[in-house]
Amino acid sequence: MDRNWDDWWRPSVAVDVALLTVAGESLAVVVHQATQEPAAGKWLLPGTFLHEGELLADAALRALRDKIGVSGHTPRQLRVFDAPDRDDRGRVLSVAHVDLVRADRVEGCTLAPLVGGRAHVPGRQRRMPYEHDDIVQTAVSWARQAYEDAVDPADLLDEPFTLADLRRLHAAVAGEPLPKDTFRRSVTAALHGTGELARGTVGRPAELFRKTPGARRERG
Amino acid sequence: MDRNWDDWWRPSVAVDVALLTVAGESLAVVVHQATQEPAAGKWLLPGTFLHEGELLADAALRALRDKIGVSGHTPRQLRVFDAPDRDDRGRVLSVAHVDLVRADRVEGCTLAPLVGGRAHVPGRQRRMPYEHDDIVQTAVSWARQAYEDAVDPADLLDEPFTLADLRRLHAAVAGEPLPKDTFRRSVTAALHGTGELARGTVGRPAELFRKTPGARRERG
DNA sequence: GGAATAGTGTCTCTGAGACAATATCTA
DNA sequence: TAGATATTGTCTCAGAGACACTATTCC
Repeated sequence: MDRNWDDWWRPSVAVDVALLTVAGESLAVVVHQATQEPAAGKWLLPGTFLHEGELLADAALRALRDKIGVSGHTPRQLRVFDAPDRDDRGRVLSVAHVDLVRADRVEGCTLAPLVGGRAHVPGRQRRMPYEHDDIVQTAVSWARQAYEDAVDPADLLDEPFTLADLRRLHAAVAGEPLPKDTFRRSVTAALHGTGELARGTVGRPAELFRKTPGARRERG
Repeated sequence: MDRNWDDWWRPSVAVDVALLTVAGESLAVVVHQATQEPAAGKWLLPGTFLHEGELLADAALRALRDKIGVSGHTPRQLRVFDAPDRDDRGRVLSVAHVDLVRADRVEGCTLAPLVGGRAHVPGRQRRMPYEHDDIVQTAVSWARQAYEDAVDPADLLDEPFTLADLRRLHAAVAGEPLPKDTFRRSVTAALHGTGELARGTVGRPAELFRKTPGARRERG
């Protein structure tokens, strides 16, 4: 080493989390209002600085806990945003993360519904600072890909469930209606039916299914 | 701000680059021997610490220039490796990058051919330190996906080229032979033939093609 | 002509999507 | 019974892959 280790310049490293959930018939992302400059009062994604000895994923969980009071599930890294002028306070790299949790775990949070790929925050604010709109877009793409590849990778459904339940979930994630028959055929290989039927519903009762452990969907 | 900005702990941030090229009939990755502890003498990927005011992509280009004397092309971010014990010198986050360049730009470099998804470095060394084997694997996946989605995203071929040239390239990236007829049909939509023919070859001369600007392949 | 490579026609198989028929429940 | 929803059969279409045939050059 030609210099003392401590002499080297180091950037600040933050994590920002797009916490997605299924609200009604579409995806939504949890936002909160910034308390600190330079974005005080603006709606944005929860985030925090990485602490000493902490994993990025753990920092993401801490951000969710401290900023919006939610216990996350399994945050996944998306990518690093490193524009030099992202933050007026100095050079801050942000490692963007996604997480996808059930709606009942974000009760009381402010949800920004996704309208045409952009998060629709309260009030007149159009865009979120710190490239957070880009993070949301990447997060949604990740969620859509995950639900094309697997039946319920985020465990959003309670077992057992009907195919109608599963289809509603997938349609919400995909952001578009899914054909009933094609959808059924695309997922049945990764499910196994319990003999039981749903009760208390109108019309012919649906069979209840469980996920086959380790099975994936073959195609989207 | 409840504390002085400079009081906050910051990690060191490095970039490591998997510089891929097509060597003969398969992919290879450029490696070099570490000069510094704790990995001195071991083969690994070129990397460096992020400097003040520098973009991650620029740090990746600088690593290639300084460590292996190569001008990179367009490094892309893969993901951050953040295991706390990655580096004995302290907490170092590494932002892994990929780049894919023509073989004539890495002449004189040590190439580690890819055998079964792992880089085969010289000597008896089996694994690379700092999770660099994982980076290579992610880099190869990226390259394969890129060449499934587009005709020649890294501009590895000189125009005009024959379909045989293009197929050799794709087979090398994919790591498996590709059927002649199916391959042709999968790429012709994104190409346009010049009327000209290749000259000085054995057998029926092949038509020369150019990429249609902005066109992608529809499927892999 | 013979070897070698380029380019194309065609058959099969598989999966997506559309449509509609049948099945089984509640009110 | 009517209404609602679940489940399945079947048709069509498109693309991947396999195979083989035709085309055009050099020797």
